[in-house]
Amino acid sequence: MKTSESKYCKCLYFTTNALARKVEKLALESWKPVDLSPSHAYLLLMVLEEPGTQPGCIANHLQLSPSTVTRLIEKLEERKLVTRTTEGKQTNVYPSDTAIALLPKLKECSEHFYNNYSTILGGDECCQFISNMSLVADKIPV
Amino acid sequence: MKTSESKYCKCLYFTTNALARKVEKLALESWKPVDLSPSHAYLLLMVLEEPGTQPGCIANHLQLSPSTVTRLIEKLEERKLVTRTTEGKQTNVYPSDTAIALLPKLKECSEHFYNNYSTILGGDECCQFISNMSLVADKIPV
DNA sequence: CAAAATCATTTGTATGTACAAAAGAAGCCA
DNA sequence: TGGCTTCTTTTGTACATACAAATGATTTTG
Repeated sequence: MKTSESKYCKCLYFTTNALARKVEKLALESWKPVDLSPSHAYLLLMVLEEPGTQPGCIANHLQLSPSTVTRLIEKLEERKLVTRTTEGKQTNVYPSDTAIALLPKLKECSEHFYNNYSTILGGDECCQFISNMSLVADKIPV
Repeated sequence: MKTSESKYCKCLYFTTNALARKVEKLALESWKPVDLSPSHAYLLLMVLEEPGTQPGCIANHLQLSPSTVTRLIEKLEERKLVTRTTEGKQTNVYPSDTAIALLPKLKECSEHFYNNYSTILGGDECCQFISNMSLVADKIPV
């Protein structure tokens, strides 16, 4: 059934979630080549761009709760893609050499995802739609 | 941090998820008076509107996987809000008397949610936005 | 300076969700 | 009619996420 045909297609809750699940699947597909979930992949990309970033900063940018970020990092650590060093209050997350070597592939996946949804949804329209979503998200109080 | 200020605010994956999480919280708040998560609440509403609906039909309308629907129903059954009867291949889900008595409260919550986000996001604009999301969701292949 | 407040991170635990496989049941067809 | 396919639902299992509480470290303050 199409989203627009559901009994609940006019409800914000239902529609945002339905969309998010579909986008999740699309993203999952794109990141399969590196065997990472989209969240893990974005986190890793962030660490690669800013080696030494702190979990708190990651949580802010990814808009995930700190505990979720810890869990994501744990998994990346298990897979030897990042390392953590704790000094006093602060923790720094660094990419491993394996991760650095993986960077080109990661970027490929990221581009594949971008191209994929741009094709499906239409490039310009899609940009507009995304920034619209950001604005809506910002209006909702924490 | 605002969604529109994040490093990833231009990414479809990130933005839809960030929005979905915020909407989830908003909805959670609205459904607290009946102590149900939004998913459970919508499922229950659907069963109340169409007593005897089948899990498959619910999954279609809520756009959730059949297994998720089973799990949601299980929980509602534990709380004595629905009953299941299986005959041959098909299962029917019925609301309990408790659930029927709860209907007015459920509708109140639903309206509270609707009014809440309409106020926050602006009524007309919001409708437009939601139907836009439905259309985008429909473009993404299953 | 010691006690209290604050801050960053991690753990314990719970929840919603999905996939893949299993389990039943009905229908088809050779 | 007996096996094969198909359909609906449920289980087993796994994952991403969050909240609340715990931990550990720094800063403030009386």
